[in-house]
Amino acid sequence: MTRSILHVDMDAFYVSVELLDRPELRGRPVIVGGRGARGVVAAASYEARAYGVHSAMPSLRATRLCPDAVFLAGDHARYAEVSRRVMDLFRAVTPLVEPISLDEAFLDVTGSVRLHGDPASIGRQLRQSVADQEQLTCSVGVASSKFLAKLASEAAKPKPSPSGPLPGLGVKVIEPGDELGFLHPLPVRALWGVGPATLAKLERIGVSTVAELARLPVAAVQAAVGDAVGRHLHDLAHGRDDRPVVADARPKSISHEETFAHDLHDPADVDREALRMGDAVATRLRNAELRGRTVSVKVRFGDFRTISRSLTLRLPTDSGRDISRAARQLLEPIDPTPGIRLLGVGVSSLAEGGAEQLSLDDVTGATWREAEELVGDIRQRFGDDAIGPAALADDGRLRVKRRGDQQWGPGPEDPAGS
DNA sequence: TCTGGGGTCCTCTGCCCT
DNA sequence: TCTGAGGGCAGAGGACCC
Repeated sequence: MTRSILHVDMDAFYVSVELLDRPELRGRPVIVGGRGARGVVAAASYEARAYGVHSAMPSLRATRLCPDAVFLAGDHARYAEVSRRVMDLFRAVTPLVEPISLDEAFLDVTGSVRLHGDPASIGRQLRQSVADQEQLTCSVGVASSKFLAKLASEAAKPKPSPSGPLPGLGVKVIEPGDELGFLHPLPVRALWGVGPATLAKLERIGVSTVAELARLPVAAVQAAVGDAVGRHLHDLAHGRDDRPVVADARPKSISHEETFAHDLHDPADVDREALRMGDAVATRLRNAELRGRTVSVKVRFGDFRTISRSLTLRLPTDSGRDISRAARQLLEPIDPTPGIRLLGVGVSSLAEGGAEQLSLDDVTGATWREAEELVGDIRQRFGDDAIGPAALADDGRLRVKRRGDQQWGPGPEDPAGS
């Protein structure tokens, strides 16, 4: 049976949310992102895109391309709140909603057609409800698979132009039977999983369009890009993608990383940052009622060389003390004197929180965990900076890391970056 | 041109065990 | 007891996505 998959993608989401509060900026180039020397663009209005600005571009370059752009710092919590409401609108149509970021989701509406009409009209209804409730626009792709629905929504989007954004289709449908006709003329870069490295390998064997890839035997593609990726790309090039829409997917890892405004050279600074990030990761684990066994650290040096180290604990944990201790143990042999630009702490091998499991060295573990839970309660009531490890107090002020604190690079006013 | 943050998945390597 | 093959797992790193 042919599935009906929708991919819904909000148009310039972060910028559009900001414009709700600042209508005077409509029609002007607006960029949400990090302002500092190491910041990047998170989202750009279509007016800014007309200057060549796009997301993930270094902010300095964006400023050079579009000196008149209005830069906004962004508000992750606000976007998350709007996103929750938009996803709820989607769930009114089908329970099979798979959010893939704050501004995108897949919907399987195969079972909703009888109640809500054909997939294209479901797409139009969703656009209307999002516009009515949130005053935001989105683009919808409809196809028989996730991958094609995603390409369709891309084709439905507005396009930037020097005279202002050109409206898109809003809803683009790829009818069953038309898949290959839509797919084959596209550049191979359009396939999900082809980035700069894979593109270079494919170009080496003379492949630049999806049609050229589809004509090759799968073994030739696998020889060029590896077994798993080769098989995956070959399937996509033939329009084969049976991945289901998965509602309520659980995270597989939780991490925090941060690029500093200035490189860290002092082991004591690195140690403090590891403590801060371990504390933040643990808070998020407890909020999600998860525990993890594998603790990883990531270090990027000033020359962009990046290394990672990890270790697996005997028992899963959600304790900031355990995670920070493991992170510091992993960082201890690493010499920071060349300068550390970025530090990250993460936890994987996640499992549901469940009942308390005491480790051998933790006769005090239960009381420590109770203390950390209490800290969580206090932060909920009085704010994240109200309480935390003493080692993080700086001039009597506590600096605690939250999710989205520094989503798009260090701010210009962040002198030490720590 | 000078490269964020938060994720997932894949590959390769080394180690341990059978 | 030694050796090699093979599986499972952990660790490191690369590539990709939004």
